[in-house]
Amino acid sequence: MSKDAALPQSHWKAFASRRRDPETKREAVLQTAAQLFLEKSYGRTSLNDVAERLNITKPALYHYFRNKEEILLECYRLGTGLIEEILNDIADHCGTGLEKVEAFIYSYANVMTVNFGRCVMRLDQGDLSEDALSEVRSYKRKIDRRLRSFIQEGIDDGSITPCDPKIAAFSIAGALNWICMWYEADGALSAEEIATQFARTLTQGLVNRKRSRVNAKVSKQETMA
Amino acid sequence: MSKDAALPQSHWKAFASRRRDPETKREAVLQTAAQLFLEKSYGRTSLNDVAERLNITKPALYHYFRNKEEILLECYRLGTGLIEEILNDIADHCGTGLEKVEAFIYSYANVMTVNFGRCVMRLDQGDLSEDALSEVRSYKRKIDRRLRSFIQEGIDDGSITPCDPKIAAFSIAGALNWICMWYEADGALSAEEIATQFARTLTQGLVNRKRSRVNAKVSKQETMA
DNA sequence: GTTTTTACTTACCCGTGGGTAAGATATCAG
DNA sequence: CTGATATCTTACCCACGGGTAAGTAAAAAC
Repeated sequence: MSKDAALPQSHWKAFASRRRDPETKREAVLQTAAQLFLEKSYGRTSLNDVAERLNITKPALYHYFRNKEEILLECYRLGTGLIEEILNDIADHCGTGLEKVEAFIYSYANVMTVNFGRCVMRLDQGDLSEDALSEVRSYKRKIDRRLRSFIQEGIDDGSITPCDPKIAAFSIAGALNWICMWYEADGALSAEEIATQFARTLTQGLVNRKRSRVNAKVSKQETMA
Repeated sequence: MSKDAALPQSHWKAFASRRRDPETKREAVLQTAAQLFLEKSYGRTSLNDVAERLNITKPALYHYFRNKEEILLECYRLGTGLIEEILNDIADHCGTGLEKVEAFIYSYANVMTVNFGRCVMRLDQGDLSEDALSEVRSYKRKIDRRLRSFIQEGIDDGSITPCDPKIAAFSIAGALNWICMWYEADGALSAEEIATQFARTLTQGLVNRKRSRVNAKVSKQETMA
């Protein structure tokens, strides 16, 4: 009850009354659908499942969505909307390329702990129709381009070590996108912890600089094979 | 024809003759199934699809597998087998923790460009039965434990900067696992390139150390917000 | 050649789930 | 209070796909 906003829960109340309030009911459908898609995947979630959790019947859903795919697409849209927001915020607050990348990692990690955000990267694009797919693809392309441009900026301004921005972006995006595969709201790691630690690990790397000379000696002679 | 071994292709020849050769035919089924699972996902791949690509009919598949899930599980087994091999290789060749992690990244990235390897991380575990799921989970747990232990070793021997091995492992594993989502055999990036660059990026980070002092000044005062 | 065994096909069953038709009931405007 | 409209239900259709039954034909054994 107290953490109602944070926990995935109980949107069936929206349908308790038959009062006319399409917006909140539509939202309730999306929330529970997103939840179920993340729990069981889109393919294994039937519209009956969604309806059941809302205490209504399947055909009622068709008052708010044309078909199952529209529900899915809407989840993608809401999720990509969240990401777009953070991208714009970061582009505004100017700083070095490295700082932008760091800010990106932090914010994006947080989005990957929100249902709609998780949907974007966790659900299977292959379930979308051709048109919807190209729409989603364009959103994702935009994200990728932005991240690469931040990295390129960093290389140009000297804050980031010279490297292939494409591969660096794949590496960072991969680490971040994978969060939506293992994160659980009631798990040991909070969204905050994940975000800060990822920002640190991905930018700084693993190498211990303080003892780098000492280890250099040892490591050279024992490199495997 | 020349790159036949590397390209995903044409296992229907195994069924061209009715000669009795169960092993190679079974293998052919698995290869084409894995291919289709990666192209269309397990759920959207029907046994008819698999059979069609092999120029046989659906019931013929039941001579080699009890049901659809057994095909899926076998893909997982072959994939995890590949990973297990590299883990053992690395544990043998002793070196610093950092070197082991680096070797892990390199080898694991390569596995993520092989069909069976990709299946392990790309396919949806939710399609597995309870028993199969727990089997696959135990494989994955083992991989995760090994990676964390390599990181811990590195922290202990001073080659890796002190950090939470759990988060560092999530970060590295995420970047690597995500490869199987975007890699394509005929793409611009070769498996070799990906593996070497990832090993570098993930261990060294993005920060440009050579100019770190200069940038430190600039960055402090311009950090966003 | 004859028999036995394996490999495969055609024809079918049936559960599941997306989607629709048509009707019932509550809400709201006047 | 009454009609109009939005909301939701019961009952249904049908395509798809996993899985099976039963029979045919090729290959191996002797």
